[in-house]
Amino acid sequence: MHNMPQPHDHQHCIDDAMARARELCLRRQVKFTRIREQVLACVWANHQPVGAYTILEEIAKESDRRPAPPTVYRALDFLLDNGLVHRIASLNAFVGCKDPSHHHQGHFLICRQCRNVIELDADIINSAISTAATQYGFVVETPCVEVVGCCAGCRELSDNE
Amino acid sequence: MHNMPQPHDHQHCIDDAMARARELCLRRQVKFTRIREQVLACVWANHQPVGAYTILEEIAKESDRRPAPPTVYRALDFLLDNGLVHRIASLNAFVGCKDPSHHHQGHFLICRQCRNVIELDADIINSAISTAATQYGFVVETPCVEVVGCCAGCRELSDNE
DNA sequence: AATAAAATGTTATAATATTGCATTAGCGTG
DNA sequence: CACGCTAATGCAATATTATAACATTTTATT
Ligand SMILES: [Zn+2]
Ligand SMILES: [Zn+2]
Ligand SMILES: [Zn+2]
Ligand SMILES: [Zn+2]
Repeated sequence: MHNMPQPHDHQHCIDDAMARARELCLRRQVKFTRIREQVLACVWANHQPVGAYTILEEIAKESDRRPAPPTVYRALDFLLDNGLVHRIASLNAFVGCKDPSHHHQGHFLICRQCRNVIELDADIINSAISTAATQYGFVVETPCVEVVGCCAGCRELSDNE
Repeated sequence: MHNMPQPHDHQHCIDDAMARARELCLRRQVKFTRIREQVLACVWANHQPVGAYTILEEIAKESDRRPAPPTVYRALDFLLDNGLVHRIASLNAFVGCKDPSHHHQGHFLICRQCRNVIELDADIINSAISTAATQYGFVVETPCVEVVGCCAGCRELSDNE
C-alpha cells in the first residue's frame, strides 16, 4: 500500500480530525450526531476523496443499516457548512479538512496516480487569482482550485522503475 | 437584459466562434458535423455555461428531432477534445472557448449574479499554482481554476441601487 | 462494389443529488 | 410529567448528469 501522500501515521490524522470535530461542534453548539460522525470518519479513512454513495456503502457495511442518500447528503451538508470537509467539484467527492477552525476554501492537489489529495491554502494562489480577476473588474468571492498532477511519492516510484 | 459580461456585439462572438471552428476542423482534418455545429452554436448562444441536457432541449426545439443524451455528449466530447469548448466542473456545464487554436486549460471567472463566464489563461495564476505545488513536491499537470464572484457589470448595477 | 472506419441512433442504465413529507429525538416551559 | 417546539432523521420518489452496449448509417478507401 502506497496510497498515503507521504508515509505517516494516519491513525493520528483520523484521531486528530475526530477530536477537532467534536471540540468544534461543542464550541459552536451544534450537534455532532452519530451519522455525522460516521460520515466524517468515512471521509477521513484516507486522504483520497470519497463519493457520497461510497460513504453510504461504507456505513451500510459497518452498521447493518443502510442510510438513504438524503441522510448522507445532509450529514455532508452539515460537515461542509462547518468546514469539516471540502467538496472536490471536479470529482463529485469529499475530503476531510485539516483545519476547520477558520473558514477557507482551500486549494487541492490531486494525484492522478494514487488519488491522494493535498490541501493547501496558499496566499500566493489567492493573490494571483485576485490580481488576474481585478484586471477584468471581477471581484473574487469563492475561488475553486483543483489541480490534477503527480505527487512526490508517486514520482519517486516511477523514477525507480 | 444585462447578461453579457460587458455590452458587446455578441453576434460577432458567435460568428467568430463558428468560423474558427470550421477552419480549425478543416485544418485538423476532423469533421465539423451538423450535430457538432448545433451543439457548439448552443454553447455560444451566450456567455453563460450551459448543461448537456439544456443543449439537448435547445436542439430538440430548433430542429424537431430530439437527440439522445449520448449524441449530445459525444458532440461535446469532440468539442472538448478539439478545445472548442471547456467544461466547468463546478457547474457540470460547458462554455465556448475563445481561443481553441492552442491547447490550454483556462481559468474561469463565473459571476454569481448574471452567470456569465470570463475565460482567462493567466500566467500569474499558473505560476502561483506551480510554485505552491512544488513546495509539496507535486508536479502540476492539469490545473482547474473556477472562480465564483461578481463581474464589473453586476457591481455597477448594484452600486446604482 | 466491397471493405473498413467513423459517426450517429437507440435503449437502457449508472452515478450523483434533491424534493417532499412522515417520524423521531431533544429540549425548554408550565 | 405533559405539552409544544425545533432540529434531526427516515423514507419514497424523482431529478439531474453521464455512460455502456449494441445497431445502423454515413463516409472514405481500396
Ligand atoms: Zn493521514
Ligand atoms: Zn500520488
Ligand atoms: Zn459575446
Ligand atoms: Zn455579472
